Amino acid sequence: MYNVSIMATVNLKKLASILELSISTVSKALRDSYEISNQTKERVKKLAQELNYQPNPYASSLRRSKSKTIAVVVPEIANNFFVSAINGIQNAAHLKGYHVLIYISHENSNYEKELVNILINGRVDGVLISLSRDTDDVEHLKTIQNKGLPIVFFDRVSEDLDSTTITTDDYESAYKSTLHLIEKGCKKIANCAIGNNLSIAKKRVEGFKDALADNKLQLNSNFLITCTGDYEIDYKLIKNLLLSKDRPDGLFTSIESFALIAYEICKEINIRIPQDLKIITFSNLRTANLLAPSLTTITQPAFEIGEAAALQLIKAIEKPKNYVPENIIIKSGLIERDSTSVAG
Amino acid sequence: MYNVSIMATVNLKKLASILELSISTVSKALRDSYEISNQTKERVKKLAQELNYQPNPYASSLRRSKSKTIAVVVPEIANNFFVSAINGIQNAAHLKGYHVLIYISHENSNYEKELVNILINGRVDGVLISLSRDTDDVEHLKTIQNKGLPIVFFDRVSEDLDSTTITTDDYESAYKSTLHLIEKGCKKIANCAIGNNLSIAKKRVEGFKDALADNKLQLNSNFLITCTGDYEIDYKLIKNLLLSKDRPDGLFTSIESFALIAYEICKEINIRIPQDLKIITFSNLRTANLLAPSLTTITQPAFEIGEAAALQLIKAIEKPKNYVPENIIIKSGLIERDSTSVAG
DNA sequence: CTGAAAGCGCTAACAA
DNA sequence: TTGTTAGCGCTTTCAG
Repeated sequence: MYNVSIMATVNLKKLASILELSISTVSKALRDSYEISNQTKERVKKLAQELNYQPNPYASSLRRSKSKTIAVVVPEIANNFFVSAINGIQNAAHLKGYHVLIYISHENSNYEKELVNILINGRVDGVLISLSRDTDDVEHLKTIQNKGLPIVFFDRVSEDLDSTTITTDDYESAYKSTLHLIEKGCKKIANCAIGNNLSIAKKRVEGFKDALADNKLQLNSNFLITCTGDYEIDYKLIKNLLLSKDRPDGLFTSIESFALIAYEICKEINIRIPQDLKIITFSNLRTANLLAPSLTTITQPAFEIGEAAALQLIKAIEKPKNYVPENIIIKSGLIERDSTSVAG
Repeated sequence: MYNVSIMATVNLKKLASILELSISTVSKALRDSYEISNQTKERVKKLAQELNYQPNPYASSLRRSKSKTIAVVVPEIANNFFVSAINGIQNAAHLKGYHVLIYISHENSNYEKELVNILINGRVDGVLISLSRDTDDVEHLKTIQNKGLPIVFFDRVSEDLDSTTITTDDYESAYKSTLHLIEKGCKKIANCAIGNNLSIAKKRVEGFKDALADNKLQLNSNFLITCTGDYEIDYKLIKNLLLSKDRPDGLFTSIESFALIAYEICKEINIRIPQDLKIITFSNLRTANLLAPSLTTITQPAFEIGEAAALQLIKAIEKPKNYVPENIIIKSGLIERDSTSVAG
């Protein structure tokens, strides 16, 4: 017990002077170097424990050019997918002794670029990123790579870079979702997409279109809308869609929040789900089964995606020579609920 | 443009040698020191920009014993309150030029203690924490303070420490919630509490009890249950409660997830909400109004709480002399929806 | 097996 | 106004 208001920091120097050893011997003893006798190791470790010695991470980072820290950049956080992914990332990172810095790009690619600049100075050993909606060029990401920093993409990936990506089976899931609506009797199916630049946006739209085409259904061009992520704007876009004369009878949305907005609007203007409109969405909503009506979802393995992304990144950090970028796909599952039921 | 696969790091030394200045002059010029001529400042800044110089944060941290980084420790992340709070924290931190490390204690106080040890070695300049459910002693938190590290509590606070706390009006909100149920005609009101140690848990239970007493309602001791945070266990506890002969007609829960479990159980065993059971809960659920039935909530200003906590912490970091700990309360609002409606 | 010494990149007191 | 120097705490090479 120490009776001081602020405890002095205990560092190698202090341990060394108490033990009457040199700093380097203490350092080596703590890292279990073969050069040090067992007896000395024990003495050193005992005292370190007693004084609760914690090495200064910045001194060590500076010296070894390794920070044991990774950055996670997500476009938003009010989205259950990203929250679960962060959970998975955090889990894997902790397991491997890494620290996790969080950054939110707020779907703004300029901000994303700014963030990236903050990361290339050694603060982190690698970057996990899910791109913002409006990102279309990848120069800033190349900058990271050029600094020798590994980067792993998850969900919203870039295909213009040679690096690891972790995604779900976007094309197939979109295809399946659309097919699901068709099988439930929908003829006029609309799609709320994420944006035009992202590869997942493109894949999900392609899957949607192909499912329509394969089933000889016409695509009404007004039924393919691109949402923005801004509540007010998306609300208007979707309301517009649902108020149109030739209203859709099925809706597939690429993001949870679009489906929720659709729910709100349906409630307001008395469109019955699923009788008048069937809805399916990509979503990791915990309350999907408690909504009125319960919501049919394509659910991504968010935790697993985050975990896999972090593990890949750490592998790339620790074994840069042997590391070969991979494109990993972890499948989503369709969970059928009442929003697409046929009875009504 | 550089045609190398890995760009050499540009540091002060490099800038200095190119400009034929000393390292310290370059350093001062970049930090806009009054000692340096404008002409030199311009030259230096121009080159720094061109070469995209980013100072090494660890060298600077090591030297100044400041990392411009704060830690956030939350008990869980699958909870909209904490997600929104993190959003607020992130926002304030970015505004002030701070980085945010995230740690999840998973409601485990041993893990929490472990985390705390990681934080006292200079990695962060301060700690934001919301305690895990089972934390009952605060020795590990004192360790942080003894190192001279400021700590700010939010939501799940400790009252045994002299430090800033940001909470909502827990007692009043619990009182109001209970009163709300009473006014809607409930006679047999149950309560799912968070735990026994946390001060917010105690306050919420007190508010509940006082509201009952003030309205001459008996408290059935079986109706005061303490949930664990573990889904399986909580499910059984709540199911038990709702299956009991003398079933409650009102339920007040301190955490969103308890109310959602209750919803699931009601659906399963055909208890009608609100006819048979009225439910109100603390919650920041985005879908509260879309549930069947829509859920009456006490909604905490989560973003603001996070923001305020971060700003307080940064103030404590930057002006330690003048900083006086405060106990800040930001009020919650009761949003009445169908789960407590009287018509039925 | 242990120790001396250099240096990671930066800051700041002091000198010039 | 600019430069020299010491040193933050740690790791690592090399010498003893």
